[in-house]
Amino acid sequence: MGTKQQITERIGSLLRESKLSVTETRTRILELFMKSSGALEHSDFEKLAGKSFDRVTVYRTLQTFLDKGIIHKIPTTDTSVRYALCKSECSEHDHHDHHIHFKCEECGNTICLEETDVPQIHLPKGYAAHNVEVVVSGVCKSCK
Amino acid sequence: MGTKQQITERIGSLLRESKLSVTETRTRILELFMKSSGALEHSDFEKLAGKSFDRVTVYRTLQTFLDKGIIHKIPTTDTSVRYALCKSECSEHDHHDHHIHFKCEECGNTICLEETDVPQIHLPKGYAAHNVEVVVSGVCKSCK
DNA sequence: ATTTAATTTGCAACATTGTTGCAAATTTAT
DNA sequence: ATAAATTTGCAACAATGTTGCAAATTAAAT
Repeated sequence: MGTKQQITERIGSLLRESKLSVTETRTRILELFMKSSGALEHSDFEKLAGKSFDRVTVYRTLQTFLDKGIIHKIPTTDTSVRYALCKSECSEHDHHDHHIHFKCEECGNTICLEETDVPQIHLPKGYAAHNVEVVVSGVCKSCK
Repeated sequence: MGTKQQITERIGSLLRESKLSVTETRTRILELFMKSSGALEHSDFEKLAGKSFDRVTVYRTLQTFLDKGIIHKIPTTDTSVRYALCKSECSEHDHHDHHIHFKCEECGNTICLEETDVPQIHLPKGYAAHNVEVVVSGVCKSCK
């Protein structure tokens, strides 16, 4: 994971690559993503940071990160949306998850299973698939 | 699909089987589900009905239907949640979708593809799967 | 068919979540 | 160091979801 200094460096490059100003809020939100083991909900950001962020800024920051392909959304059956960092293969105009998501019913954590490919789905005739979202729920490694 | 009379009959039985009172609101919400080709969002109910429902009643009615296994939720990456009727194999205590969902990017409609089975997912060691949600997005039959 | 008991509904009030405009502050470019 | 561009925080608002409670409706009992 690297020292705090190194992480800050990496975040800086990431933001500059995406042609975004390097601001404190953006840096701290990306830090939270990197520190966290799983996906984050919107409400997490207002809590997780020592000093709390402005709600509006968080909304705008997450939207910006989505636009730039830095993070992706994970669908849920409740009202919340969860966000996780994208791997390097994502970019502003080519933004696909090639992995599935796992939600643990015990700890509530949602994680990206990078090693697990999205399955091929054979749709009925006449349907064209652009994207496949898979969310598995169950019990995770740590909760077993 | 049957006459309006027959539908009302069927809805009555469905409610009684689930040990729910047969009320006007419940009947009309189930009618909307039966008439509709796809999944419904919460906001649809307040619009779709000629005379509008009370918001609170809709929330409570949908929750009741979920509890009884009459409808199921479909996950989305936006804040909304969509609901669709369950087939007969669902019940109060055994409530699984054995099908996948398709969201059309053109018409915005979400439908259940009953014929298309949920794929087997091979999780990494240590993970136990209880449920698998698959939502495919793309272009549907009618919009092609 | 009435009456009673249980359930459901609608309203008010509130809590949470998400959005927009704009001035002040910060960051980047010169 | 200064100017230009971007980002932030605040206020105000809109939309969405929740809770308690009295009135209305439905189901059950006589």
